[in-house]
Amino acid sequence: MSMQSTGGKLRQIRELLELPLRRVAVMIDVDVAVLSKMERGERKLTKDIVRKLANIYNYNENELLVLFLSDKIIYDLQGEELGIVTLKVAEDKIKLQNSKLKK
Amino acid sequence: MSMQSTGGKLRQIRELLELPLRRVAVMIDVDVAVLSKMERGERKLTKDIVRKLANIYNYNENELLVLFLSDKIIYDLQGEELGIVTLKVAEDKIKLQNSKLKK
DNA sequence: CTAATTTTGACAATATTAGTCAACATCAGT
DNA sequence: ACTGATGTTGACTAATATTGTCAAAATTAG
Repeated sequence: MSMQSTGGKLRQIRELLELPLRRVAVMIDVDVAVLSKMERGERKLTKDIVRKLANIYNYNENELLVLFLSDKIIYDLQGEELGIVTLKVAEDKIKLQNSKLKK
Repeated sequence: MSMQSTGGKLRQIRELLELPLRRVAVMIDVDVAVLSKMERGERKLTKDIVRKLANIYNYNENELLVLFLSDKIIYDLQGEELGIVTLKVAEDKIKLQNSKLKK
């Protein structure tokens, strides 16, 4: 189970800012143990938490969200031969959706 | 909740072959009610079931799997502004993974 | 050494998903 | 309209998975 890159990135950022896990955990109202696991990919991050952390760290929110979302996708496709093709098809579907929404 | 396109496709194929839901359900050892819901996107399909159906219908398995997997991805990204960008990032990650595996 | 921080594992509480069933609805053929 | 086959719906239970909480152990910094 994963969320590797996002968790790692979040840890990296936090350490750069020299903020203790303990303190950040309090700020976002999450148990320290859980945040620790999230940073190491042992528990799943949530969109909400990624957002909050982006704000606290004053870090580009969209960049982190994209990282987070792409982790989820990788997870769905883990070890799947058809990964790349699937992404193309998904892209087409989304583009189709979007064009319909604009009407 | 979703899995729209895959379920619909499966129904379409089944109807073309004029196979009753009831019979197919027995073949793949799933309750009729559940299969009915899966075809209409009320319950989630599983990879395993998609495979089995592809075989029973003698239909291209990969095509159906890609449809199924892309539905899952769309679900993760539902209504997400960052959808397309996310897919690009996911694609890069997968390609990176693949190139590492080959070493 | 000791104080702060982080990690680990266990556990209960919740939530999500899957399986089962019976009643109901639809439809075709007669 | 009646019958039988098919498909749908909703309710309920069982099985899994996720989340929250905590305390003890491990690690790190000073």
